Formats: sequence, structure tokens, C-alpha cells
Amino acid sequence: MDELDSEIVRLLQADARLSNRELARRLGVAPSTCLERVRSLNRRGVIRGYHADIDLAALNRGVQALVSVQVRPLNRSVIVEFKDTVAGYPEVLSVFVLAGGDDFVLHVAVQDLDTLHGFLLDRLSKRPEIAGFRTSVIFQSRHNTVLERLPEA
Amino acid sequence: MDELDSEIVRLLQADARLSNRELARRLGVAPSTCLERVRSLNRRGVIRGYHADIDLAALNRGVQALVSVQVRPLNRSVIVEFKDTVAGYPEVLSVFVLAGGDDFVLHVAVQDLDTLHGFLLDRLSKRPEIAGFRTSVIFQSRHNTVLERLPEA
DNA sequence: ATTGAAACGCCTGCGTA
DNA sequence: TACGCAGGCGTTTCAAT
Repeated sequence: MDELDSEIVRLLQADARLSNRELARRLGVAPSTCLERVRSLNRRGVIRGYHADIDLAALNRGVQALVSVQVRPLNRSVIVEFKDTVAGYPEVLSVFVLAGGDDFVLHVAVQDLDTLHGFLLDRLSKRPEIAGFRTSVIFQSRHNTVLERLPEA
Repeated sequence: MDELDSEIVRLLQADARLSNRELARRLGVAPSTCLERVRSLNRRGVIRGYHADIDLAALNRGVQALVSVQVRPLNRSVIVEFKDTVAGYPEVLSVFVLAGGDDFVLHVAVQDLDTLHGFLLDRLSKRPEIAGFRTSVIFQSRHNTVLERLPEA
């Protein structure tokens, strides 16, 4: 991860569809050099993928919420299974496994409040390992798509 | 958003670097047709962008946390300014504005626990509108990159 | 709205430094 | 490791349907 790698990573975070030529032009290197750098970043797992960012409203998912969940008993197999299961629900965007008061936070996006209510009551709360959960509707959210490398500690 | 648009959206969520030719081939339409569809999705704002997904550890951001924040007074200008300010902090990945007990949740990623502690104490808690906050370290997280369109309510 | 064809530009392997 | 070139391939425009 030298300066050139960092710049590539920055530019591809901003626009994953930049052509290799354009990338090379902006960095002041030859296209073949740039291509090899990008391939290396992919191979090393620095770049994990390239994804289109879709408007949630266009996917009929205008209502978002964060759901804090506590599960019991709190052991490895319960955590792993709960995580994998809820990550497979179509309503769920992200799953966070936490240290502290809550064990999980789920980021969900659904059509409307009725569907949210139904999801919580008919699907989530039916799971026997759930000891409790608390839901916060999201009014707005903002995501930084370009993240810089932080300096060494 | 007919069936063809939905398929394009699905495929570009999975791999934003798919060539137009390959996209067209998988959908069984001509490349020129496919290109026009993709452009339309961009114009209409259905596709909001294309972003490389970078390994946080490679960015020196191996420690993540969710920070729940309460601000006072809870009015529009305080909310807007707080959101815009913290979204500009390099440590912050996402900001959620919530209904309910907490006013905000911040998703942050930093080098290590010391830096997290420093960020919370030296930068975040210095802001006068903050009435309180609670931090949960993230052990694991999982994100669904391909989201399907949900059926009409 | 979709298509095929043609002009244009990009990707990428290889030889060189 | 970085570069330049060249052949092959993808992208994009446009007239026609």
C-alpha cells in the first residue's frame, strides 16, 4: 500500500467504473502499470468487490430501521447461527455483532411501516433465541463512500 | 423498473465492473439495448453510483464501533449541523438520524481502541450539543451487497 | 424500445528497459 | 517494477424497425 495504491483505492471508491486508461491518466502512470496495480489490489483482497449503489426507494424499500437485538444463551453457536440466518432475510441490509449491552444491530429496509411491524413480530420475534429487541426508525442516513487510509497508530 | 431493469440492477450490485457486453449477454439482449437501459437507470437516479468495496484493515481501520448519540436541543438546525459535521469526520463511515430513544447512530472505523477512545473523548464529546452517547465495539459485521426489489405492499 | 453494424477507443500480453 | 506498442475486443453511435 504505497501512495499509488492508495490513490487507486481512493479513485475506485469514488467511481468503480473508471476505465483503466482514465485511472492511469489521473495518476500519471502507464495503463499497463495501473492495470497490474489494480490486479494486485484485487488479489491481495484490499479491493473486496465493486458494487452499484441503488436507491432504496426504487427497490420499494423506503422505510429503514435499526433493530438492536439481545439473544440468549450468548454463546458462539447461537451467535453464528443467528447472524447467518438474519443476514439471509431479504429485509436485512447489514448485521453487526456487538460487544456491550446489545448483542446485534440489524439494519433493515422494507416497503413501509406495516411491513416493518410484520417483519419484527412475525419473523424476527418468532426466533426462540431472541431475548429482546428494540427498534429505531431511520429518518435519514448518510454514507461516506470514499474512505481514506488512516495514519499508523 | 420492469424485469429487465431489475436484472440489470441485480447484476451491477453483484459486480459493478461487468462489461456492457457481458451484461447484455447474460440478459439476452443486444449490447446497445443494454447500454441504453443502464444509462436510463443512471439518469433516473435508480443507480446512485458505483463504488469499490475496500477491506477496512487495509485502510488501517481494524476497529469498528457503533456510537449512539443524544443531542440537545433536539431541533432541525442542531440535527442538520451535527449530521453534516460528523459525516465529515474521517473516522465516520455512516450517520443515521433516528426516531426514538437515541437521536443518532454513528458507524466509525479507526486504527485501534486507543484511537477510538481518543476520538470519543477529544473530538465527539467536545461538541456542546451532545447530551450523551454510548459506544458498542463491533466484533463482526456482514453486509448484503445485492438487494432485491421487494413486492408492492 | 430494440436492434445490427461500423467507427472508435480501451484492454492487456509481451518485449524492453 | 514500470513502460510502450499492437492486436483483439468492447463501447457507443446511428439509421432502421
